[in-house]
Amino acid sequence: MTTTATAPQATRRKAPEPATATALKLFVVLARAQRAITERINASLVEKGLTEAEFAILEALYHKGPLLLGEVQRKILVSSGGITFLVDRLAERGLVERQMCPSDRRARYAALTKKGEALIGQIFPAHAEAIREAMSGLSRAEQKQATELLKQLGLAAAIRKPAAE
Amino acid sequence: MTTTATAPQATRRKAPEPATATALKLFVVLARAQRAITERINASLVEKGLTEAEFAILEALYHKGPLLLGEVQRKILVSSGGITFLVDRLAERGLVERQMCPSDRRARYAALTKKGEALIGQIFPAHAEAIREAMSGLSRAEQKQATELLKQLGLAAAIRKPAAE
DNA sequence: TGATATTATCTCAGTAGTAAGATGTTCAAT
DNA sequence: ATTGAACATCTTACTACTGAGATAATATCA
Repeated sequence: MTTTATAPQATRRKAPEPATATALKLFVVLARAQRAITERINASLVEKGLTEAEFAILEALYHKGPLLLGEVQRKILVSSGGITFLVDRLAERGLVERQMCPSDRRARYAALTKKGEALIGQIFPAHAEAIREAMSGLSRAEQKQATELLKQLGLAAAIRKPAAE
Repeated sequence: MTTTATAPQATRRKAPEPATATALKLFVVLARAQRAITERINASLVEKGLTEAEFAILEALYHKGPLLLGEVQRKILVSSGGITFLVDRLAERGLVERQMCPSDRRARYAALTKKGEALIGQIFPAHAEAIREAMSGLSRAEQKQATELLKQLGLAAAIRKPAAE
């Protein structure tokens, strides 16, 4: 923590160091951009009667085939209670079913039913198109640039920060 | 784990167009980066007993002075019921108080109490520092570049999409 | 072989909000 | 003044989860 002892100005709140100001600005625009994007995307999901997490499960199973609940959980980043709850809800609607795992009796697969497969197969293209549209504020080259930067940012941030108490 | 390492199903989904694939990738890394960042930041807020929204209110009042509830609401992007609830909760803890608006009897100001001012004044610097650290996966120049791209992306996405369909 | 730790899922109480509509206030045009 | 639209906030019912702990199965190792 580099608290460089600059003379405290009693005027307005102490202005942060430039490096911190840059980071704060990025923090704000990152949050706003993500919110603006997901608000658009989720609006189209709500019309289909799916939450973001439900859609994410269907999509994961659609593209990867049956997955263990734990695998889905890690992929869509919900709690263990959450994945049970979500799969229950999708199962009640007949979109997903649990299957035994032959090699581990604790574990269960989640798999799309015919009905679930039909549903996600129908709405995924529109979802992808909505994302393409939502991102159209940037050219493709800019999108790739942003992707690289965000990948780097996200990976670094995901690493447990140095054990500085 | 060995689920027949061979082709799971021949149902390889139709690959999306390149432009859509680019947008999808950006969508994923944007969500992941934002999540990794806010998870770090929020962890430090939880230690202080504040949610993200509560902190955002305190910060807004700290930097702008008393604000009408509606102004705070629009600034931190919660529902009208949400802002009432949040200000109630902060008021119960003695961090914020409501004040009459002399020119409009419908409206109320939210203002920091001494206690609230002391709290936010104490934790804001650490918060800013946590953000600086969370962003340190990018150089300052890269952060500025990312900020520009995200600003452009966010602004475009926030505009109501053309009323086509 | 057990003893112990780990893992996978499930249960259930709790939480941080949202959505829709109610209430009281202001404003503009009669 | 009077009506009605627009507003600012509040109330209530609900929701989509989270977190902690329970249960059962598997892995590790003395």
